Amino acid sequence: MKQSQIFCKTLRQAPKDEKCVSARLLIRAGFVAKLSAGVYTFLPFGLRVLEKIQKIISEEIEEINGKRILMPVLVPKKNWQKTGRWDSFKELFKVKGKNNQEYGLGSTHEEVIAPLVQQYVSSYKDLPCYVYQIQTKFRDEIRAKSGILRTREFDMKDLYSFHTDEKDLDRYYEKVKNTYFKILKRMGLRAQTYLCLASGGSFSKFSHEFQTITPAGEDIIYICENCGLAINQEIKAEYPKCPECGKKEFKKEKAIEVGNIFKLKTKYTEPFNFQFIDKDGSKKLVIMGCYGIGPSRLMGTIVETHNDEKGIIWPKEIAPFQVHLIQIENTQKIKNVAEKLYNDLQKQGVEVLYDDRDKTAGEKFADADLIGIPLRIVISKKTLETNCVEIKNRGEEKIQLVKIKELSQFLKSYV
RNA sequence: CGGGGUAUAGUGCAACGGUAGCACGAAUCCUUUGGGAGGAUUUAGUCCCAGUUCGAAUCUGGGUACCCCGACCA
Repeated sequence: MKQSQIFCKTLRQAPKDEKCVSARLLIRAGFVAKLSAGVYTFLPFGLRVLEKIQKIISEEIEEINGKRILMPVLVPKKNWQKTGRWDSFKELFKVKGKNNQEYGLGSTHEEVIAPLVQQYVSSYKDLPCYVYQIQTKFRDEIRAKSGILRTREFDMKDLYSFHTDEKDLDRYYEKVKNTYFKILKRMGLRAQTYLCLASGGSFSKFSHEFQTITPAGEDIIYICENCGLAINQEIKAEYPKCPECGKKEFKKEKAIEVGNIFKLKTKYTEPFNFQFIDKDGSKKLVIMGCYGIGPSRLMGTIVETHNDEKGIIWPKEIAPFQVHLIQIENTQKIKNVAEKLYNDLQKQGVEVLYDDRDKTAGEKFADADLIGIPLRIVISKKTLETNCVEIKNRGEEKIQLVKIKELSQFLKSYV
């Protein structure tokens, strides 16, 4: 992508009403734009990152046999009434159609998935079954905050599993737990993310959250200094000792919930009377689990944990581009070489952002640091004297010169 | 929903009740180009509605939006 052709621009200063580090950087660098509190547009860079996050999640969920679908946003009132959430779910956005038909905007999709899967599952032979979607969710948050970390409209991957018995649910639950950590690892968040015990709401004793440590977090968690299991403050009173290893030493941290997993059991299959016929011919309620992870919130969390005073430092796998190619001293000769290199790299399948703008070097470097692409390649009069380009990793000071001829080989070992 | 704060040009900041100004951005031209360049010319604004006043960005009342803290968060 040529930088001169992108319609959005970087800002030298962040809007003064954004206090949150990730929001300030994402807005300044042109990844997102605010429409209103808790409602954001994803700009070209931001969308690329979001799609990379979605892709990683999709790949890993497909690995554990999830099948992707797309459910509607408009969910009829009667579905919510069946589970009691039309009245009890305070964040539900309610809308009314022309024929006075009422809907809740999808904020979570148990009310859609349970009756949907019910249509196709009738026997133990149809189970287990794993279905997921990546969809925009709507929640009428009392208070949206912290840029894209807590919004009224956000991106969410929700996976639902259906089982004949709790043992099978437990088995899959553990699998998803591991998969979530794989996903977080690929996004550069594994080291600062803890599995955290949290309340399970009304349907099970507890659930697990995936909590990433950051000062921007809204939750307080207590991390066992011995085994690393975390406990959410909301239930800490119940656990003077670590339920995993029995030790009593905890450290208190602020964290943000990037994912969670629930054993729903029959909470949502019962209202729909979603039963299956077991081997012995008896009818039983289907056992259900649900597993959420939020791509847009992950994006904010990654920025929150990967930045310096100059800007964002994207982890490789989710950076909007792999390479930021910058030409400085905009002579025709340099432009020609840079343009050719840009085309060659793209032919090799390298994702390149090419700064072909007529700007001074300082401004281009400042923008590159702000945008945070992992690898910066500079072409200038100086580097061309030895037929080289200059290579630098974002977040490191070290600079090295590589012959243009050898660049593609160099990148193979890098990208 | 309770508490606090803010609202002036695209962004960041000024302006005693008396001609709304500065920097960055954007536009044109020239000179520049290795860490946010220089000159010349231009562009664009007082959140909304009332009130007080000869006169309101400024004072008063109401509204709205945004930010922060708390409560809330399947």
